[in-house]
Amino acid sequence: MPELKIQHILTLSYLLSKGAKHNYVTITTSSLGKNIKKSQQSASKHLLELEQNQFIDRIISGRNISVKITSKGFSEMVKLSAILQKSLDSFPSHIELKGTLISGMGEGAYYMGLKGYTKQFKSKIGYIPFPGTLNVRLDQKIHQEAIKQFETLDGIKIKSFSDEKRTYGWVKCFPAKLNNSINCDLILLERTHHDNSVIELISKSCLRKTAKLKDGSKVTIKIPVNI
Amino acid sequence: MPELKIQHILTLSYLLSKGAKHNYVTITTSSLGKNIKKSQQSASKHLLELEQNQFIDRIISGRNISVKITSKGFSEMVKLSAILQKSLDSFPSHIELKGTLISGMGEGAYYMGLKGYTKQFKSKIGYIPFPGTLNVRLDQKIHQEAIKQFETLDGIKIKSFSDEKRTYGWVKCFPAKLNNSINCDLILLERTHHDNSVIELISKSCLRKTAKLKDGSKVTIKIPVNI
DNA sequence: ATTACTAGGCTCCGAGTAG
DNA sequence: TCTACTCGGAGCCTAGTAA
Repeated sequence: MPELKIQHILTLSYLLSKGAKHNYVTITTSSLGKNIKKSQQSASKHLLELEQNQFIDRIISGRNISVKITSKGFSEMVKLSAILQKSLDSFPSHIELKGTLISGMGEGAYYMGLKGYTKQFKSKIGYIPFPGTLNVRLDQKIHQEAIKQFETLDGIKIKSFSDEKRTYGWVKCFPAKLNNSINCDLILLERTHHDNSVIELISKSCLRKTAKLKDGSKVTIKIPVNI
Repeated sequence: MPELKIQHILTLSYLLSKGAKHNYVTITTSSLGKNIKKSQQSASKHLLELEQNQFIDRIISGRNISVKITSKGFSEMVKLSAILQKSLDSFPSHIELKGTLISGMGEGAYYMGLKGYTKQFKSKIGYIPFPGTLNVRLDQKIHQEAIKQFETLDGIKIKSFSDEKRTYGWVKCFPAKLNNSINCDLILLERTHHDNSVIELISKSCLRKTAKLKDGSKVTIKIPVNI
């Protein structure tokens, strides 16, 4: 059975948009060529081939050529469109990171415990984080690269604030799942002290205990992405 | 600006289905080749070209190759899918016929006036047709061909019936618009006395009068098609 | 003005193969 | 195993041109 050639997609698409599903539409090969950004000669060949493979019906009367898409041609287009559509819709809507638990400096714990942050955490993510963040080192390059996406994503924004001494930067939170089971939040700091290879997680309770983790444990983090 | 090559559609589609929108996915060129029905070599080339044109990001570590679709690549796919989708959805959902009014033999009027038919007309299309059908000759081949589609379409079915003499065949009705304004019905007879070049219309009132037509008048008939 | 043939070039593919 | 190079052949495109 003759398959629909990939280079004929645009031709069929154009014919379809001209109403060639139900009616014979009259066109010239040069206008078709313009529309599919090919030469008149190519357009002519396309029509000949499409007819040969029974994707279109062609009627020639005098200098006019009229074309109608067959049900076979139409269903091929539907099939193709469905494949595309599906691949666009059905990608997993989460980002997956893998890494190794490492011990932080305790800095995270200090900052996240500040009143200026905790008040916002309570109202915006619904809990006051357990004092102490979970640091995860992303071992593979692919995960270090993946984390970069969050810079452009919005998440839940914890605003910066100041006390008499200094200003504390904003924090972005992304609800996440640790090891496919435990709810937590990935946090991105405006002023971070480490590069893309380490991420920080916060949670209501002590993650090290609830997830039974210790330094060196391998962990998986999934963060849903609202497209 | 480098355009997305048409032959790369399937590759991108496959990567997308593997989740390469948000995450770097690790693949081999031979598995990709299998999936897009090309050779390993072609798959390799595809990835190289896609990377060159910034439709994907590629990370190579050791023998593994990880791939992620860029926002540019993604939007190209969305664009393409939208074009296809639109051309599939937006075709005019009616069949248009043009022809010339001719005088019938009066046969239509006789048959359609039979009780066995009129009773069904009343209940199924809501009126008893004016006695006398309007015959239209389809002058162009494209319209003669277009009419063939109705053989496979359902329409409103008027059943066959018998009296003591003979059996009268079924009739299919398709609601139509004459000259873009007057409601009527296209009828297709099981046993017709003419070929594809002539169609018959029925209406509540006398079409010749309401549409101010005489033999030789050019008419346009539009029949909606429920896809 | 058309459509569509031929000729030639350019692209794309895959077999062979190196690393 | 893997990626990706070269290269020959097949297929696609366009310029020129006939009808």
